Amino acid sequence: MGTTQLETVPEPKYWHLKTLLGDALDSEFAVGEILPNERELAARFGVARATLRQALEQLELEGRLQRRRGVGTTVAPPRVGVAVADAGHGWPGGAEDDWQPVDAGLAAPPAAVAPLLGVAPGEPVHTVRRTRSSHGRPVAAESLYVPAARLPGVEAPDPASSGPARARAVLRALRDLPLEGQDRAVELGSARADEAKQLERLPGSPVLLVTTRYIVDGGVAAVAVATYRADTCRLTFGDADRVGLPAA
Amino acid sequence: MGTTQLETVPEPKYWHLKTLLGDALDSEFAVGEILPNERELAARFGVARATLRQALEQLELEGRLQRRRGVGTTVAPPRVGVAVADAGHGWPGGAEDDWQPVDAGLAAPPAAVAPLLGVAPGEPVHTVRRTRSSHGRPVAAESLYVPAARLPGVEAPDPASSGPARARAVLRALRDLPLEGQDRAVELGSARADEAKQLERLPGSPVLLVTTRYIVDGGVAAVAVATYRADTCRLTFGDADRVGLPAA
DNA sequence: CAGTGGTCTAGACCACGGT
DNA sequence: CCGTGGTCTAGACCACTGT
Repeated sequence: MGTTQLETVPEPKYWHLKTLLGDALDSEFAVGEILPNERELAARFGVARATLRQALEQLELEGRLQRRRGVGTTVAPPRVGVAVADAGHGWPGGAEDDWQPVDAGLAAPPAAVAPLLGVAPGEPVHTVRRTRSSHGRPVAAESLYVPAARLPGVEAPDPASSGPARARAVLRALRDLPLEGQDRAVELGSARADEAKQLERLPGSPVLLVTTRYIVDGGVAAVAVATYRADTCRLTFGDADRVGLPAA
Repeated sequence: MGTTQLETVPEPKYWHLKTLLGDALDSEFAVGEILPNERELAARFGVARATLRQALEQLELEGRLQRRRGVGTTVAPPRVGVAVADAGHGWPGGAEDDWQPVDAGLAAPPAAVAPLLGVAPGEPVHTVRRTRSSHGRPVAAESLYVPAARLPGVEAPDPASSGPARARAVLRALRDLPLEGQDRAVELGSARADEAKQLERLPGSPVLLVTTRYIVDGGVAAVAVATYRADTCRLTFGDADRVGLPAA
């Protein structure tokens, strides 16, 4: 006789909920549509609000939902592909570049960056901050670090000039260095308070951390740490266009 | 008179906790050491266990902690760098390859993969599963999809042969196709139940999803979807070794 | 078996966005 | 001002790991 399945593992409620909600998103909701609020959803599924929130959290992590305090929970559009490796593999700030310079300064780098640059922790480095937008929404914030010794032609930034102007001055000077190659690493992180603000997210929200090392003369001449919104971005690498394929 | 700072924004407790714990990890604990259990930590900081857990969750997300049910919370070693782009940019399964074939079959691909391959949703594709280890720990699980029509020399896998043998047969046949290029995308996801088991994690834990498209003859001949543990891995790309630098 | 982290509940109050 | 999601509490029970 047909025994029913063993049901060896009782699936957690929030996991089951996530499946139900995910299916509902596919079949009953349009992108941008606003879901019922959390209290009502929880009541409708017969669970505590905290349990429902656990399911929503996962769906948001996967880029299916977007939650905004004071507004509501909406169905997210598909993730946007953002090209990480520049076509020309050149210095940042080139012509075809959707980054926006914000400002620049001269200060000691974060403790995690100094060893990558091979400088003493207290040594001053130029720090350029930029942001990147896609479809009108901010997707990334970046800090670029260049030891002052690498850019002898650039003086300490003039506080009188505007932030973007200071940033552009450093990027311009960079372009004179002979870039030999670059090197990237991607890992998961969580947004610091300042980054979160730029990305229009809450502190601690998941981000993809892209660390780029720029190689000059066999050494690391600059390091960029870019913080991409993990919920809305898919980072793309490689040469699809070279063979005439649309981006993945 | 010196007014104290305005304290405009009351920092959430779990955020402050995370900072305290993070500092303690740096100064008072060694890698692998077991922390006090959650109930005691919560009591020690004077917060509810749920609040403490929120802080631990973030530290785990950042790869600083590792929690195992029935065991405890330990201080995690630094993330391991895993090279994602092969040196030769060749087909998978080459000589210098730390992937382990698991098994292979012939079935319809997942709904998300069929459009990437440009095949009808029901069309059978070879599916090769592999896992990757680093320092004796599993770091990734991968499914490689190749439309049956691309590999006319390969018959339906023989159920009598071992799983790894079936997988190697497909990988061997792949090597005869002239690979033109490849293309990658990285995004955040959460582990499905089967992947979680292979990665020794719980379902839903955060993973880095790497989608590779293999280009042959101007079209996509194969697609690989690899799932890397986000807590323990840093994905590396590029050519650091080409210029004689150690990996980031 | 005892002890760990994982799930779940039913409340409360807060910070923020729009009206 | 109201309604939203974000934070927090104080409990309870469950699933897993080791001994």
